[in-house]
Amino acid sequence: MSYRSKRGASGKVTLQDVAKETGVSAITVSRALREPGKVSNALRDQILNAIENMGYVPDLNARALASGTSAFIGVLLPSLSHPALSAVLSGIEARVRGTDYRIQYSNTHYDPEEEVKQLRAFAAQRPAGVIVAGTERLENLNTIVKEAGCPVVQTIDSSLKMDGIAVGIDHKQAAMAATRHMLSQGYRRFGILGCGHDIRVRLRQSGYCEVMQQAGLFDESLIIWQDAPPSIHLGSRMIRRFIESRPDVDGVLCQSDDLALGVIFESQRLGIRVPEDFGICGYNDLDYAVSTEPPLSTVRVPRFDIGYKAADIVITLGQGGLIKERIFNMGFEMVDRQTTRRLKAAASA
Amino acid sequence: MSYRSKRGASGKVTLQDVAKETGVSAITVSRALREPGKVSNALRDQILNAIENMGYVPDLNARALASGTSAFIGVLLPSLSHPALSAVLSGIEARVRGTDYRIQYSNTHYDPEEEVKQLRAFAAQRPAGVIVAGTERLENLNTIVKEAGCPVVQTIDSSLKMDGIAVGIDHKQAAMAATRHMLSQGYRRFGILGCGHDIRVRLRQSGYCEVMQQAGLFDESLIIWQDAPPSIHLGSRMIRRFIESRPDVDGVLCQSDDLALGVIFESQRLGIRVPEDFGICGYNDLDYAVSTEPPLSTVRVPRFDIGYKAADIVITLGQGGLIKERIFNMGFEMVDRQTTRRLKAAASA
DNA sequence: CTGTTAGCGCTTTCAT
DNA sequence: ATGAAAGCGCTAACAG
Repeated sequence: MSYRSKRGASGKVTLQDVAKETGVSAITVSRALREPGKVSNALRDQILNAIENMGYVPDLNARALASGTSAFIGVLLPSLSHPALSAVLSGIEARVRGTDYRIQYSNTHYDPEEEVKQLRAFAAQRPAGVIVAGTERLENLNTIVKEAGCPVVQTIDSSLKMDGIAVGIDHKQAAMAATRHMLSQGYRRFGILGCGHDIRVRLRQSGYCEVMQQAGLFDESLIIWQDAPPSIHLGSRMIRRFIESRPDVDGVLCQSDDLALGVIFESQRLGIRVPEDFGICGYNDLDYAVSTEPPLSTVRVPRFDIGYKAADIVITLGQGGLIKERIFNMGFEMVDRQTTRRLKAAASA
Repeated sequence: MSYRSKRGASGKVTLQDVAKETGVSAITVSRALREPGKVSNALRDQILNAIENMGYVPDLNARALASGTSAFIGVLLPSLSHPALSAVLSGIEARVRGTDYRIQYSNTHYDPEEEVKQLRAFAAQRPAGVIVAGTERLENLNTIVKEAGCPVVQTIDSSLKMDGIAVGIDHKQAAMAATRHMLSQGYRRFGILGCGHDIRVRLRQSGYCEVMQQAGLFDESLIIWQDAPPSIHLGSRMIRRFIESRPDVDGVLCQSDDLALGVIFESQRLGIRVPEDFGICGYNDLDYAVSTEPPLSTVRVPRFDIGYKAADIVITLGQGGLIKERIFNMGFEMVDRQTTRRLKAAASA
């Protein structure tokens, strides 16, 4: 037996079709699906059965139009290739899986105008919520956030760039911890490598500066920044020029593991001994940090947890729950591996 | 002057509101937006102006419901962290940018059941098209594809696993080229490293086997495979065990650059000279392949172009265009860098 | 070029 | 526990 709707082509089965087949009204079928408790057991089984047989799939557009809300969470990303982001997304997805929510990603390409456009596009679809994952100049987005009529959560950074809720870590503190770590290992003339316009690179820089100043070791020429997306190759290029201009440096704090990996390769090429003569610290603790040669010391950012929490907030709010705080600080951890182990390396030498 | 709709909260401005404000009918506003040519200049300017002032944003759900199609392209991904995929996505986005289409990503986590569920979820939204980016066991998806009522394009692999259109490369041929390359450089007992259930790993394996057999060098114990997602760390682990069990191997063909990078690190750790004593070939030509030490020989896959083409097909079809072929083979290129340069390394030594 | 009439498929509200 | 009526915001089809 084959079911076909009258309107050929797509063979779309509607709620009506199921209703007729089951001998009930459309609304009952609708309820059987969304509020099973409100339909008698017998009827519900019968309906669910028919739905299965006929291959009925709810039209989400119609549902959204009628109910005034779509059960999806919009996720605004600055890039799809940013390796640090994928764990955040895994966290978001982990929280969403098993619920009726869906996720819709959107890529802003580090472009502030795109951010506005896409946040607006999301808002137009009345999503359950929007998660802004590590984007930048969001200053003028406040009005959109207000109009969005849904929760807006920004992540990776625990500082609030606009109205809404933030979940992330304190990047300045993290950079300070990393800087102190290198100092504790005996490095004295190490620089900080960064790139991109992300607000967080400035935060980390300021953390580094503050600690170096306190230690009386601050030197402006140790701050290296370039306007480019982070990449392994960029790390190689930046460190090469840095060392050429400042042959006396004894290490570098990288604002991302990618940069650090490039530095590792370049130091191999240059024949520089790590960690004895040169210390390298990364940022993020990506999967590969444990496999590099030597293994990379870095700052672990709880990226999965951040994503999970962000999604959790949206879902909680969507279900009528309450969120008391507006800022969630998820903490970080300095992971001491080999690239900064000058003391032990020296001791064992 | 401030415009507010009657229905407070979200402050939603509708087509009707704009129509009233401008003194025209709703449909005219609708046309001014979608088919500007069909509205007189004077009126159009006036309407567009009002739209701007009132902050009107079309309700995409209503639009989709009324028109029977959403201007979005669904993209099914097996993972969000797969580095080889991000270039494909860039290609898709590049083609889509500037058009009225939007992209919706969905992550299947290498789970065949998720593939079915999500493809179905997409179909329910009547998208302009679906791009399946490098997924796996799609055999039983044919019915869904048929019901989808929209173009379904599968990528990265030019072999057709189901009805629809495919754009990608011939992975078997690519692996054969890589194998021949290593042979030409004098490597004789090199293995092939792979992981995951993707159909393509089997294709590449078979390409490797074929060439090795022809050369009379085939040895089953040189085929290494593991059921795990690709990662740098995995490459390290796999090669370590491989070399332990077969100390005589003189190289390895990796089914991904990540694996190859892990192999590079491990050979550094083991003190193995690359490329003199051990050749390494990657697959994909990711950004970092040029920066490793030594730089990685690999097979370049035109990932950006593949994504671009896939999106182009969907859009062309969506606009009533015609696509004659069902398979688009985008070609590959063996990129000879340092990790397989045994001949020149030997010559210059 | 502009407007009128319907209706997309579903959910809301209010009855029963 | 079930149903009838109304309408979400927009566009297709047909008029004029």
